[in-house]
Amino acid sequence: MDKRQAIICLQKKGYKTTDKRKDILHFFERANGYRTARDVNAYMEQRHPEISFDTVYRNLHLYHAIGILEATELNGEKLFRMKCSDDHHHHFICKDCGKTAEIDVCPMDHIGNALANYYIEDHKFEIYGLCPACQRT
Amino acid sequence: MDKRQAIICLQKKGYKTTDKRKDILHFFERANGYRTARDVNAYMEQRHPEISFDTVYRNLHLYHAIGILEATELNGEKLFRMKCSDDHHHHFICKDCGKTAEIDVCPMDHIGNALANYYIEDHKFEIYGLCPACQRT
DNA sequence: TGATAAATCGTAATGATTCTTATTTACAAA
DNA sequence: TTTGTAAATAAGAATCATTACGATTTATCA
Repeated sequence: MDKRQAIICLQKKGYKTTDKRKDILHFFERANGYRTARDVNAYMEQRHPEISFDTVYRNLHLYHAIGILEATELNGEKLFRMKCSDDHHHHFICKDCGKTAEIDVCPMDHIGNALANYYIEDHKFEIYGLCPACQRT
Repeated sequence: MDKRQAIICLQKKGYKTTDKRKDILHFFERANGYRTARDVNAYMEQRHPEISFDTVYRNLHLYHAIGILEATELNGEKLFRMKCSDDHHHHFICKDCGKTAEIDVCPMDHIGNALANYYIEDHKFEIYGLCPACQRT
Protein backbone atom coordinates (compact mmCIF):
# COMPACT_ATOMS: atom_id res chain seq x y z
CA MET A 1 0.00 0.00 0.00
CA ASP A 2 1.27 3.44 -0.92
CA LYS A 3 -0.18 6.92 -0.69
CA ARG A 4 -1.81 6.75 -4.10
CA GLN A 5 -3.56 3.47 -3.39
CA ALA A 6 -4.64 4.71 0.02
CA ILE A 7 -6.23 7.81 -1.47
CA ILE A 8 -8.13 5.67 -3.96
CA CYS A 9 -9.25 3.49 -1.07
CA LEU A 10 -10.54 6.53 0.82
CA GLN A 11 -12.42 7.83 -2.19
CA LYS A 12 -13.93 4.49 -3.01
CA LYS A 13 -15.42 4.31 0.44
CA GLY A 14 -16.76 7.83 0.29
CA TYR A 15 -14.31 9.50 2.66
CA LYS A 16 -13.08 12.97 1.89
CA THR A 17 -9.48 13.46 0.93
CA THR A 18 -8.34 16.44 2.91
CA ASP A 19 -4.85 17.90 2.90
CA LYS A 20 -4.31 16.61 6.38
CA ARG A 21 -5.31 13.11 5.46
CA LYS A 22 -2.93 13.21 2.52
CA ASP A 23 -0.11 14.46 4.70
CA ILE A 24 -0.59 11.64 7.18
CA LEU A 25 -0.34 9.19 4.30
CA HIS A 26 2.73 10.98 3.02
CA PHE A 27 4.33 10.57 6.42
CA PHE A 28 3.72 6.84 6.49
CA GLU A 29 4.76 6.32 2.90
CA ARG A 30 8.22 7.55 3.85
CA ALA A 31 8.33 5.95 7.28
CA ASN A 32 8.92 2.39 6.21
CA GLY A 33 8.05 0.92 9.59
CA TYR A 34 6.07 1.46 12.75
CA ARG A 35 5.49 4.94 14.10
CA THR A 36 3.70 6.21 17.18
CA ALA A 37 0.76 8.60 17.14
CA ARG A 38 3.12 11.09 18.73
CA ASP A 39 5.48 10.81 15.77
CA VAL A 40 2.62 11.58 13.45
CA ASN A 41 1.53 14.49 15.60
CA ALA A 42 5.01 15.94 15.61
CA TYR A 43 5.24 15.71 11.84
CA MET A 44 1.80 17.19 11.31
CA GLU A 45 2.40 20.07 13.68
CA GLN A 46 5.22 21.28 11.47
CA ARG A 47 2.97 21.55 8.48
CA HIS A 48 -0.23 22.53 10.23
CA PRO A 49 0.67 24.35 13.44
CA GLU A 50 -2.98 24.61 14.43
CA ILE A 51 -3.80 20.92 14.00
CA SER A 52 -5.75 19.19 16.72
CA PHE A 53 -4.42 15.82 17.80
CA ASP A 54 -7.98 14.64 17.74
CA THR A 55 -7.65 14.87 13.97
CA VAL A 56 -4.55 12.71 14.01
CA TYR A 57 -5.98 10.05 16.28
CA ARG A 58 -9.29 10.02 14.47
CA ASN A 59 -7.61 9.47 11.14
CA LEU A 60 -5.18 6.87 12.41
CA HIS A 61 -8.16 5.00 13.75
CA LEU A 62 -10.00 5.38 10.47
CA TYR A 63 -7.02 4.26 8.42
CA HIS A 64 -6.66 1.23 10.61
CA ALA A 65 -10.36 0.41 10.37
CA ILE A 66 -10.42 0.52 6.59
CA GLY A 67 -7.16 -1.34 6.17
CA ILE A 68 -4.76 1.38 5.11
CA LEU A 69 -2.66 1.05 8.24
CA GLU A 70 -1.84 -1.86 10.47
CA ALA A 71 -1.30 -1.44 14.18
CA THR A 72 0.54 -2.95 17.09
CA GLU A 73 1.28 -1.96 20.64
CA LEU A 74 4.54 -1.53 22.50
CA ASN A 75 5.34 -0.01 25.89
CA GLY A 76 1.81 1.21 26.34
CA GLU A 77 1.71 3.02 23.03
CA LYS A 78 0.01 2.17 19.81
CA LEU A 79 2.18 1.96 16.73
CA PHE A 80 1.06 2.21 13.13
CA ARG A 81 2.54 1.42 9.76
CA MET A 82 1.39 1.23 6.17
CA LYS A 83 -0.34 -2.04 5.51
CA CYS A 84 1.93 -4.30 3.60
CA SER A 85 1.16 -6.99 1.12
CA ASP A 86 -1.84 -9.17 1.69
CA ASP A 87 -0.09 -12.46 2.26
CA HIS A 88 -0.03 -13.34 5.94
CA HIS A 89 3.26 -12.68 7.66
CA HIS A 90 4.81 -11.29 10.83
CA HIS A 91 7.41 -8.67 11.62
CA PHE A 92 10.73 -8.02 13.19
CA ILE A 93 10.52 -4.52 14.69
CA CYS A 94 13.56 -2.39 15.43
CA LYS A 95 13.27 -0.90 18.89
CA ASP A 96 15.31 2.09 17.85
CA CYS A 97 13.94 3.24 14.54
CA GLY A 98 10.71 1.27 14.20
CA LYS A 99 11.78 -0.20 10.88
CA THR A 100 10.37 -3.64 10.20
CA ALA A 101 11.39 -6.79 8.39
CA GLU A 102 9.00 -9.41 7.18
CA ILE A 103 9.09 -12.88 8.66
CA ASP A 104 7.39 -15.51 6.60
CA VAL A 105 7.19 -18.09 9.35
CA CYS A 106 3.82 -18.30 11.05
CA PRO A 107 3.77 -20.25 14.30
CA MET A 108 0.12 -21.12 13.80
CA ASP A 109 1.28 -23.59 11.18
CA HIS A 110 3.05 -25.54 13.88
CA ILE A 111 0.67 -25.73 16.81
CA GLY A 112 -1.12 -28.83 15.57
CA ASN A 113 -4.19 -29.57 17.67
CA ALA A 114 -2.71 -28.26 20.89
CA LEU A 115 -5.69 -25.94 21.36
CA ALA A 116 -8.36 -28.29 20.09
CA ASN A 117 -11.21 -26.99 22.28
CA TYR A 118 -10.23 -23.37 22.20
CA TYR A 119 -11.79 -20.79 19.93
CA ILE A 120 -8.92 -18.91 18.29
CA GLU A 121 -9.62 -15.34 17.22
CA ASP A 122 -6.23 -13.90 16.69
CA HIS A 123 -2.53 -14.25 17.25
CA LYS A 124 0.54 -12.10 17.49
CA PHE A 125 4.13 -12.95 16.72
CA GLU A 126 6.72 -10.22 16.75
CA ILE A 127 10.46 -10.14 17.13
CA TYR A 128 12.13 -7.12 18.72
CA GLY A 129 15.71 -5.96 18.53
CA LEU A 130 18.01 -3.76 16.50
CA CYS A 131 18.17 -3.59 12.74
CA PRO A 132 21.61 -3.67 11.10
CA ALA A 133 21.73 0.13 10.76
CA CYS A 134 20.84 0.80 14.39
CA GLN A 135 23.43 -1.65 15.69
CA ARG A 136 26.16 0.66 14.47
CA THR A 137 25.25 3.54 16.76
CA MET B 1 5.74 -20.12 41.27
CA ASP B 2 3.29 -19.99 44.15
CA LYS B 3 2.75 -17.62 47.04
CA ARG B 4 5.14 -19.45 49.33
CA GLN B 5 7.97 -19.45 46.83
CA ALA B 6 7.34 -15.81 46.01
CA ILE B 7 7.60 -14.82 49.67
CA ILE B 8 10.86 -16.68 49.97
CA CYS B 9 12.06 -14.86 46.87
CA LEU B 10 11.14 -11.51 48.40
CA GLN B 11 12.92 -12.29 51.64
CA LYS B 12 16.02 -13.60 49.94
CA LYS B 13 16.40 -10.31 48.11
CA GLY B 14 15.87 -8.27 51.24
CA TYR B 15 12.37 -6.98 50.52
CA LYS B 16 9.89 -6.71 53.33
CA THR B 17 6.91 -8.99 53.37
CA THR B 18 3.98 -6.79 54.20
CA ASP B 19 0.38 -7.91 54.48
CA LYS B 20 -0.44 -6.09 51.29
CA ARG B 21 2.34 -7.79 49.39
CA LYS B 22 1.13 -11.15 50.62
CA ASP B 23 -2.43 -10.37 49.60
CA ILE B 24 -1.36 -9.45 46.09
CA LEU B 25 0.41 -12.79 45.85
CA HIS B 26 -2.66 -14.53 47.21
CA PHE B 27 -4.73 -12.91 44.48
CA PHE B 28 -2.43 -14.14 41.74
CA GLU B 29 -2.07 -17.59 43.21
CA ARG B 30 -5.81 -18.06 42.72
CA ALA B 31 -6.06 -16.17 39.45
CA ASN B 32 -4.59 -18.80 37.18
CA GLY B 33 -4.06 -16.42 34.28
CA TYR B 34 -3.52 -12.82 33.32
CA ARG B 35 -5.09 -10.03 35.34
CA THR B 36 -5.05 -6.27 34.92
CA ALA B 37 -3.74 -3.84 37.51
CA ARG B 38 -7.35 -2.76 37.88
CA ASP B 39 -8.37 -6.27 38.84
CA VAL B 40 -5.71 -6.30 41.52
CA ASN B 41 -6.80 -2.89 42.75
CA ALA B 42 -10.41 -4.00 42.98
CA TYR B 43 -9.44 -7.07 44.99
CA MET B 44 -7.16 -5.15 47.29
CA GLU B 45 -9.70 -2.42 47.95
CA GLN B 46 -12.03 -4.99 49.48
CA ARG B 47 -9.46 -6.03 52.01
CA HIS B 48 -7.76 -2.68 52.52
CA PRO B 49 -10.29 0.07 51.80
CA GLU B 50 -7.67 2.73 52.33
CA ILE B 51 -5.08 1.25 49.95
CA SER B 52 -3.40 3.52 47.45
CA PHE B 53 -3.22 2.27 43.89
CA ASP B 54 0.33 3.45 43.88
CA THR B 55 1.03 0.57 46.24
CA VAL B 56 -0.49 -1.88 43.81
CA TYR B 57 1.38 -0.54 40.80
CA ARG B 58 4.64 -0.30 42.67
CA ASN B 59 4.43 -3.88 43.82
CA LEU B 60 3.34 -5.23 40.47
CA HIS B 61 6.35 -3.54 38.98
CA LEU B 62 8.60 -4.95 41.68
CA TYR B 63 7.22 -8.45 41.30
CA HIS B 64 7.79 -8.26 37.60
CA ALA B 65 11.33 -6.95 38.02
CA ILE B 66 12.36 -9.76 40.36
CA GLY B 67 10.66 -12.48 38.37
CA ILE B 68 7.63 -13.31 40.50
CA LEU B 69 5.19 -12.12 37.86
CA GLU B 70 5.29 -12.08 34.11
CA ALA B 71 3.63 -9.36 32.10
CA THR B 72 2.05 -8.70 28.77
CA GLU B 73 0.01 -5.94 27.24
CA LEU B 74 -3.42 -5.95 25.64
CA ASN B 75 -5.72 -3.12 24.57
CA GLY B 76 -3.49 -0.53 26.13
CA GLU B 77 -3.43 -2.21 29.51
CA LYS B 78 -0.73 -4.18 31.21
CA LEU B 79 -1.60 -7.68 32.33
CA PHE B 80 0.19 -9.77 34.93
CA ARG B 81 0.25 -13.37 35.96
CA MET B 82 2.29 -15.62 38.22
CA LYS B 83 5.47 -16.66 36.54
CA CYS B 84 5.16 -20.20 35.38
CA SER B 85 7.74 -22.89 35.02
CA ASP B 86 11.15 -21.94 33.76
CA ASP B 87 11.08 -23.78 30.48
CA HIS B 88 10.46 -21.41 27.63
CA HIS B 89 6.94 -21.41 26.27
CA HIS B 90 4.15 -19.15 25.06
CA HIS B 91 0.51 -18.67 25.93
CA PHE B 92 -2.98 -18.81 24.66
CA ILE B 93 -4.89 -16.04 26.49
CA CYS B 94 -8.66 -16.04 26.90
CA LYS B 95 -10.03 -12.61 26.06
CA ASP B 96 -12.91 -13.12 28.45
CA CYS B 97 -11.44 -14.47 31.63
CA GLY B 98 -7.70 -14.05 31.15
CA LYS B 99 -7.03 -17.72 31.72
CA THR B 100 -4.01 -19.04 29.86
CA ALA B 101 -2.89 -22.25 28.26
CA GLU B 102 0.69 -23.15 27.59
CA ILE B 103 1.90 -23.55 24.04
CA ASP B 104 5.11 -25.42 23.67
CA VAL B 105 5.81 -24.33 20.12
CA CYS B 106 8.30 -21.50 19.84
CA PRO B 107 8.44 -19.81 16.45
CA MET B 108 12.04 -18.82 17.01
CA ASP B 109 12.95 -22.45 16.38
CA HIS B 110 11.69 -22.06 12.83
CA ILE B 111 13.02 -18.76 11.58
CA GLY B 112 16.34 -20.16 10.40
CA ASN B 113 18.73 -17.40 9.41
CA ALA B 114 16.04 -15.10 8.12
CA LEU B 115 17.29 -12.31 10.38
CA ALA B 116 20.98 -12.99 10.05
CA ASN B 117 22.17 -9.40 10.47
CA TYR B 118 19.62 -8.36 13.03
CA TYR B 119 20.26 -8.24 16.75
CA ILE B 120 17.38 -10.06 18.40
CA GLU B 121 16.50 -9.01 21.95
CA ASP B 122 13.11 -10.45 22.46
CA HIS B 123 10.04 -11.96 20.89
CA LYS B 124 6.37 -12.33 21.60
CA PHE B 125 3.99 -15.02 20.49
CA GLU B 126 0.49 -15.08 21.88
CA ILE B 127 -2.78 -16.58 20.76
CA TYR B 128 -6.04 -14.88 21.70
CA GLY B 129 -9.55 -16.25 21.78
CA LEU B 130 -12.00 -17.97 24.08
CA CYS B 131 -11.24 -20.84 26.40
CA PRO B 132 -13.66 -23.78 26.43
CA ALA B 133 -15.50 -22.47 29.50
CA CYS B 134 -16.02 -18.99 28.08
CA GLN B 135 -17.34 -20.29 24.78
CA ARG B 136 -20.42 -21.54 26.57
CA THR B 137 -21.65 -18.10 27.61
C1' DT C 1 -22.54 28.35 -6.62
C1' DG C 2 -24.74 26.62 -2.51
C1' DA C 3 -26.41 22.88 0.44
C1' DT C 4 -24.98 19.44 3.34
C1' DA C 5 -22.70 15.93 5.51
C1' DA C 6 -18.14 15.14 6.86
C1' DA C 7 -13.97 16.82 8.84
C1' DT C 8 -11.68 19.73 11.86
C1' DC C 9 -10.53 22.79 15.90
C1' DG C 10 -10.05 23.77 20.57
C1' DT C 11 -10.42 22.09 24.61
C1' DA C 12 -12.19 19.28 28.21
C1' DA C 13 -12.51 14.61 29.86
C1' DT C 14 -10.89 10.08 30.61
C1' DG C 15 -8.16 6.06 31.96
C1' DA C 16 -4.00 4.05 33.08
C1' DT C 17 0.08 4.87 35.27
C1' DT C 18 3.84 7.43 37.72
C1' DC C 19 5.60 10.77 40.94
C1' DT C 20 5.99 13.35 45.42
C1' DT C 21 5.93 14.24 50.20
C1' DA C 22 4.72 13.10 54.65
C1' DT C 23 3.75 9.29 57.51
C1' DT C 24 3.88 4.56 58.98
C1' DT C 25 5.86 -0.02 59.47
C1' DA C 26 8.94 -4.27 59.11
C1' DC C 27 13.07 -5.70 60.40
C1' DA C 28 17.64 -5.81 62.55
C1' DA C 29 20.63 -4.80 66.15
C1' DA C 30 21.30 -3.52 70.86
C1' DT D 1 11.83 -5.98 74.21
C1' DT D 2 12.83 -1.68 72.74
C1' DT D 3 14.54 1.32 69.30
C1' DG D 4 16.74 3.19 65.01
C1' DT D 5 16.45 3.14 60.24
C1' DA D 6 15.52 2.14 55.73
C1' DA D 7 11.74 0.57 53.22
C1' DA D 8 6.87 0.73 52.32
C1' DT D 9 2.68 3.15 52.19
C1' DA D 10 -1.20 6.83 51.74
C1' DA D 11 -3.09 10.53 49.61
C1' DG D 12 -3.38 13.03 46.03
C1' DA D 13 -1.23 15.65 42.31
C1' DA D 14 0.96 15.07 37.86
C1' DT D 15 1.73 12.88 33.49
C1' DC D 16 1.00 10.55 29.23
C1' DA D 17 -1.71 8.64 25.71
C1' DT D 18 -6.09 8.71 24.04
C1' DT D 19 -11.04 9.84 23.41
C1' DA D 20 -15.08 12.89 23.52
C1' DC D 21 -17.70 17.02 22.39
C1' DG D 22 -19.81 21.33 20.76
C1' DA D 23 -18.82 24.84 17.52
C1' DT D 24 -16.89 25.92 13.19
C1' DT D 25 -15.00 25.03 8.68
C1' DT D 26 -14.52 22.54 4.33
C1' DA D 27 -14.82 18.87 0.44
C1' DT D 28 -17.92 17.18 -2.44
C1' DC D 29 -21.67 17.03 -5.50
C1' DA D 30 -26.18 18.38 -7.20
